[in-house]
Amino acid sequence: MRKQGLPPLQGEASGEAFSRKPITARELARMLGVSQSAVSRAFTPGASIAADLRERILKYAAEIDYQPNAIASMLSKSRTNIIGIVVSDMQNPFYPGLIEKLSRSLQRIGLQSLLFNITKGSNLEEQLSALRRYNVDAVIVISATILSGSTLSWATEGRPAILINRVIEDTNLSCVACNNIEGARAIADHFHSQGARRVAYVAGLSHTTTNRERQNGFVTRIAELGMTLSAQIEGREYSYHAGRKAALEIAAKKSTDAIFFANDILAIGGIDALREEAGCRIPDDIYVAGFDDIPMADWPHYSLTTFRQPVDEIVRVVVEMIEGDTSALLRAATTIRLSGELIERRSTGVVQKTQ
Amino acid sequence: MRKQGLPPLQGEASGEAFSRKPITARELARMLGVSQSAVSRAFTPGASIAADLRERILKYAAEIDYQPNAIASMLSKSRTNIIGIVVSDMQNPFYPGLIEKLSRSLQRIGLQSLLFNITKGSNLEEQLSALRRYNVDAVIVISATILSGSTLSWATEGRPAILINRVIEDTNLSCVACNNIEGARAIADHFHSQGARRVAYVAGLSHTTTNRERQNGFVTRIAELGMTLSAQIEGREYSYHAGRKAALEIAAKKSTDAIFFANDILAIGGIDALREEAGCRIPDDIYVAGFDDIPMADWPHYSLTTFRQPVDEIVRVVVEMIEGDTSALLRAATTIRLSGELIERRSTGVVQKTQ
DNA sequence: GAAATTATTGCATCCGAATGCAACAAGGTA
DNA sequence: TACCTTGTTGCATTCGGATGCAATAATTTC
Repeated sequence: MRKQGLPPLQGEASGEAFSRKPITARELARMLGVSQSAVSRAFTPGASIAADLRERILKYAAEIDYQPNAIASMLSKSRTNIIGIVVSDMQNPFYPGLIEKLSRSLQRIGLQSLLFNITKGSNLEEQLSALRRYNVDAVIVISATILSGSTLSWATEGRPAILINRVIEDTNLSCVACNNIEGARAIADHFHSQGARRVAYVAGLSHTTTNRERQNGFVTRIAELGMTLSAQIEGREYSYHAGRKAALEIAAKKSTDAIFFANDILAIGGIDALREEAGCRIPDDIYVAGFDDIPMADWPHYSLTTFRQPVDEIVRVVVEMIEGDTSALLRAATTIRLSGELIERRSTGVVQKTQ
Repeated sequence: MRKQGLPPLQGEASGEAFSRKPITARELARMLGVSQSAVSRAFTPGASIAADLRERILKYAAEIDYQPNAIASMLSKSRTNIIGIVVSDMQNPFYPGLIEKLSRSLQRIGLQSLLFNITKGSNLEEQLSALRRYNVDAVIVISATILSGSTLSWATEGRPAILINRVIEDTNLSCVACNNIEGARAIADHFHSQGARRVAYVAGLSHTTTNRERQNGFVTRIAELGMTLSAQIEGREYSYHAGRKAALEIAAKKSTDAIFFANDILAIGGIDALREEAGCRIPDDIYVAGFDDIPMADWPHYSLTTFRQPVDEIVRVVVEMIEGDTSALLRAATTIRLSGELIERRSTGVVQKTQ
């Protein structure tokens, strides 16, 4: 084996500092007098290669700053290590936290997140066509809204898809969701035990499964408890301003003891409107509860009673599904329900213990 | 030219509905009796191909649902159409809006966003090594914190990088930032014209350029106006709770008329703490101002005077830089400063006109 | 010590599209 | 009619690694 000195490292001082092409496995191999296959194997855990050869290659690779080209690897392995994340509403503070945790967990196991931020209005298929062309290994859909099941099936065709907080039975889409019915019932029970009897529901986007479940769960439990549903607002969106508007409609009728908003950001808008415009005191005049437990729910001005979504667990389950046998996901879509937790705060008259 | 009937479309009912491999350009070409090059050219705008041939190919491609494999295309063109977006803090409500707009604008011109959500603590180079292997066409860094210039240069080596709201002179990194000094001075002027004389500054992360500029701009202008800097809190992070803590320290000294927080989320924490724990009325006892103009700043409970960052313009400029000659960016890093706008609200005693 | 096994390594090919180059056709000019 | 453009098309190769297969070396078995 002929020994050969290391070629000079590519220095910053070597003239053209820009756009210098990265080294390839072949070049590295030639420099070391081994085959390109060896280099490839050195970087492939479990590949058939002698320990000392691997070490020699890795060591030299580190020196000259060689890294395998991920694109080439994708092409030959037909695996991208990229997960498509479909989002439509980052304004709701619940989502950034979820997305952050999700992408970090994925990164930890070597997967990157390709963001698809879809917009209502314009052509969805066009927006999602990239999702197909990029050969992502799996798709995670965080958008509760906008996308129809069929559009989703089309966009994710051939690769595993997991919907978060959105359940679509009857397709090849897996779902991981909070137990909305449990949560809504917990809110109803809580209202009842706090003495409320005439309660109202403010919907988010009416046609979303999340909304339907929370609504049904709540309304059903209300009836079981013998409480009156004094109002029910059809929602147009999950937003602060929608919450304000809905709250005012309910306040105008003066027949409600407690309002359950489909999520926290609605509830917070509601609280503001009730206080500023309707002159209500909370919780003295009316109770308010939300759903999600976003950071603002804990702000003292709101101190919002809410049903906390198990974000960490949702992330964990989703990542496990992806990490595991994704092809199994394709064959048999799974739906998983996770339990949340009622967080009682001052907006429903619960006295907080000082920290 | 032998005419041949269309082969049957891949039906959902064709047996194995799962993981059926997508059609390739070669197959499509063979079906139509043309060369693979022709197919490639049909999908390449401006390529040398007769209009009718292109049309025939595109039409048939649409029928059998063929789409060029993006991975293969990346490999041969050495262009990925992927932009790496480096983020470290999605909890600050300013960022989700920015990220959303950014990724949508990029999508509109055919670029996808690969998210790199970096975490303090753990090994940054490891977290960013994927950024290099994935051959992204450009990198946008939205993290004001954490990353050192040298780490960034390393991670983005060989490809254009644009930092948002973070200026690093002296490197090959481009920057697009809000004119923080202008903003901080505007706040100082505003405090002055509202009658404040003893003012305080609450820092975010002390070592970030954003913080330094706001701090210097503010302190300098304060001096010019003959006002007193009654307190200056060194910040550890840009967060609601950091804002609370800082506000209480300042309130304890009872010598301050107005506080300028390095950003809105700090200011909002500050307002809450001042009201709840320090018993201050705002704006009666003390003025508060922030920076960014996040959605919560407009919530009535806070009605926070702030300096609005020109988010849309920032996004526009960044996307233009990327859309334009990126190689130019590599050769000559650019720094662009954009003007913001003072938004006067009740937290500094400005009476809002009712909407 | 010979035969059988097992561990390494390299060769050749493939993944799917892009593209330089040559071949060829259509239209124009003299 | 002969020659020259201009426009199309296909062929062959390339992008950078991954991997089946065969060749070779190392180790074990009897």
